[in-house]
Amino acid sequence: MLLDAALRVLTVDPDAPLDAIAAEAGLTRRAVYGHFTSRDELVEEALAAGASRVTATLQPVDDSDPLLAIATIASSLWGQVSQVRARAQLAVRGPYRARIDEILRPLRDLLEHITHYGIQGGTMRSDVSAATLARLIEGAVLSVLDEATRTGLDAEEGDRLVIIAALSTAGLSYVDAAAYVPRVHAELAPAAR
Amino acid sequence: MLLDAALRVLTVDPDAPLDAIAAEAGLTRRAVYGHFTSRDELVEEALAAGASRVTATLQPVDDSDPLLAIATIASSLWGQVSQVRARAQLAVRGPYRARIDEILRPLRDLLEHITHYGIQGGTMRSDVSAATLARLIEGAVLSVLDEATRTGLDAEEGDRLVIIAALSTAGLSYVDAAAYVPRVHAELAPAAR
DNA sequence: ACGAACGTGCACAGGGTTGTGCAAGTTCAG
DNA sequence: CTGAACTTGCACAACCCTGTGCACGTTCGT
Repeated sequence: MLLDAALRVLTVDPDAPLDAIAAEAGLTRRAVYGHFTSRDELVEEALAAGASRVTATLQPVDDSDPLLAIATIASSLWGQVSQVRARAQLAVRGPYRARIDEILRPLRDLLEHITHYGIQGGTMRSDVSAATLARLIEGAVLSVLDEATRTGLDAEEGDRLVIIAALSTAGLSYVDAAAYVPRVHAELAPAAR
Repeated sequence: MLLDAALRVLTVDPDAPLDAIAAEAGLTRRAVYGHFTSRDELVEEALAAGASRVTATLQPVDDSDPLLAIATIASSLWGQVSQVRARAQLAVRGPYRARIDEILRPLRDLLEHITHYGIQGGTMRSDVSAATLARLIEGAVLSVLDEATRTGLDAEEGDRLVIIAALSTAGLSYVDAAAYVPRVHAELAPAAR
């Protein structure tokens, strides 16, 4: 699909020429204009499509255990590497910054909501505001996704690293963070029953 | 200076037109070609200059305490935000990736060397290789630098967050990581005697 | 077999950027 | 004052990318 191809290419080169995107989709540049009126429109829709896919994955999170919730979100993101990374890449570029921040907002809201509870509960670090912690976790997760895709980790290991990165940033030691890995899987598995 | 102006502008927009860089330096685009034969050359030299400045700062690190060494490096990086971030930004762009990786190598080598000792000593997480841990720490630090410069944190707070991010990624809990903040300052202060 | 939908190939204008040439102005040391 | 170094302003060719037009295939369902 064209939108998928766009995300795939934009992840590597945020402002790849339309030729490259079209080629990735097995089309000609000219053919793309049969579906989208402009390059910008294509990019916007690709981002929007990816975003809704990601947020859909993030819906079923249990707020009662903030740390488990964070770990679950992180794990979910791992399953959406391409979308998330494409977004992060584009966020670097000037023109899209505003648009991207808006797209990432659902994720961030979720994190902020959760960290708010967590900080009050005293389970995680309390030296920064919920908003800041949310951003730090987001950054940590993204950089792990980056590293993972660059070196081609296998799925299980990437998942594990992402979870640990999120919980480490939240203030847990490695040992405590690692303990959440199986718990996340236990949490996610029953969803398929 | 032109090189500084270049880094300053490139941090915001990795492929800003030469006009913008020249203007930042108080010059005309035409005047730049009196000092550099091409835009690429200017960028390369700006990166090289920034890199040597950064690595120079990182020299006096004590290997005996790996965690303290990591914290010290992280703290030093905080003092070089613009150079480091400009490099991270450009790393996203295709053409420069190879060049950038080369420039960041000194930093990474230092981290790998240290993390290698640390992992053997059992003080920090041992679930990943030294090389991977080095990259993870690098990523965590960069994302904090990003967040810090974006929201305009004051120097002290930024320094603190960077140190904690590095040590958290290394496997320490927030409480343990925070304990290193004053130690780093004690380590760096005598250097000015 | 027919038409509609979709894709290709080519050509073209327009905008932005780079690198260069050249004439003229400013600054500053000797 | 004079010359060298540096800068400006303008003009220009070359390049890349976008968006559009048009003629021509190819592949369907009907």
